[in-house]
Amino acid sequence: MFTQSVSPYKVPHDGKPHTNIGDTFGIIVGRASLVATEFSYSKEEEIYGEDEPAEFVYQIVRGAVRTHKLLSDGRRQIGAFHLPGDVFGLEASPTHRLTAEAIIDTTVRLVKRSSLEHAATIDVEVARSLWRMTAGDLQHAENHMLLLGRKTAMERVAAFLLEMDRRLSAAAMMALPMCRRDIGDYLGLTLETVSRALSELHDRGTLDFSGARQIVLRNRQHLRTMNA
Amino acid sequence: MFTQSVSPYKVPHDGKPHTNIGDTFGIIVGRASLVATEFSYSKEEEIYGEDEPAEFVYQIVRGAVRTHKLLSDGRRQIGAFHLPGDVFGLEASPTHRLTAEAIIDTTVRLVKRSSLEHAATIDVEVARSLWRMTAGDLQHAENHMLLLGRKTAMERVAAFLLEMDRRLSAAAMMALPMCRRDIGDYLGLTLETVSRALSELHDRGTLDFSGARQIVLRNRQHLRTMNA
DNA sequence: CGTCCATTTGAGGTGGATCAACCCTAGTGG
DNA sequence: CCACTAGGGTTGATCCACCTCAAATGGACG
Repeated sequence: MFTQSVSPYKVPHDGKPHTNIGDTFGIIVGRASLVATEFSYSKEEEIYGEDEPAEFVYQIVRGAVRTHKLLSDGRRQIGAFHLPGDVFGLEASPTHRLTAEAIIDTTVRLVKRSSLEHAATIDVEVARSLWRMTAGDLQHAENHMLLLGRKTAMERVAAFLLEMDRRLSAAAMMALPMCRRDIGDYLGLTLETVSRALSELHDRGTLDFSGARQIVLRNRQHLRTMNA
Repeated sequence: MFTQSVSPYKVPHDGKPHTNIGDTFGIIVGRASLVATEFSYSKEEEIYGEDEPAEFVYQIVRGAVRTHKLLSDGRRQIGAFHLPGDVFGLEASPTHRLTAEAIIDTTVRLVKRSSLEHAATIDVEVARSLWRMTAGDLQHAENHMLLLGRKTAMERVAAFLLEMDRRLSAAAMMALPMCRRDIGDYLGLTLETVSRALSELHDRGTLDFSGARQIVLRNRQHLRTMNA
């Protein structure tokens, strides 16, 4: 399951902050004096499976993770993409409800779920933070239900680009870690439809490519308009 | 906004239990000695709007409620249907993220959000319950994303029937409170497609009607098979 | 008994899926 | 350093599940 070195968690030494400014997870770990451990997964490796016991809670240090559900015939719905700083695998029930996989080589820090649960019984602020993180996931899911149930292919792709722009744009350039199939399975589309929508946005001058996964947005306002 | 009598909450005197056996909300209200008030809304009345301050948390005593998000052109996605015993309107953030409306005449009991928040800072068990309720909503949303993103029309309708069978079947008969348009907006379909799927299931002997909204399931196994 | 919606049913259109080449590029090994 | 290869991405042609538009039917309620 775990592939690389096990080492006690240390505060990043280079001062580089995580992408999400309010690092609730880090605060919790600090408050409750929990032991966080680093692990690494290689590209395409499964981190945990659906319905497996939820033993750990994870935060991404570097890399990218997708979580998904499968139908028996292989149809897949990706629930979320997780990027550096994001927490995933946090469950209030004893098992994971989606499968998590590393999209690219990924390092996480993790704490035992039982430690968090214990900390939450002692410190109400920890309990509140766990609730807020789950509520944040719920908000994302509610927005995504609207996208999946009611938006057109172009609106979905526009929403995806704006989400990724917000979450991972460094220096105006977006470096997508995931392939077209992953994007399609996130948006409820086929990879061909995603590709066609991106090509059309390129033709219209809304974005530029430098390699299929390096995207520069040229007209965010146009994307926002399409986002309905 | 509120239409009928205001009365202090009382434990049901007739011993009739709510449909959900583990009444977490009731337990919380009891533990924290909160004041719950009853209110009634008439059919189609709005209970709260998207982005409004989340002042109250609600539990349905009788009736049915839908929560939805709208796109600017009127496309609607219903996130959930709420039935007697269900809690809705619980937010960790200061505002409601969907609009809630009574589908039929509905009575709720409600408590102030601020009271719950306060109770959660005193009693860790209350805090844990709030988290669990939100996590339950998240689980429903994750399952619904799979439905909206990847299931066929027939699979969606089968899933809907099984969900409603589980949640409101009294004596083998399902009395749906919502119209075909609501079902469509919940399943990401048009009302005509919902109607056609139901007609096909009737033709195949999987279910019987006695009035468009009174449904008896004749072959649950068949529905489960379609649910993929 | 009549009116008004909700629902059903029919006919035709279409957005996105499917099937099928083809292309590009990063990685590999010579 | 370059040729080769494999996997990801693009593009084209066709199909079909579901949507749209339209009309008929039915049930609830005055």
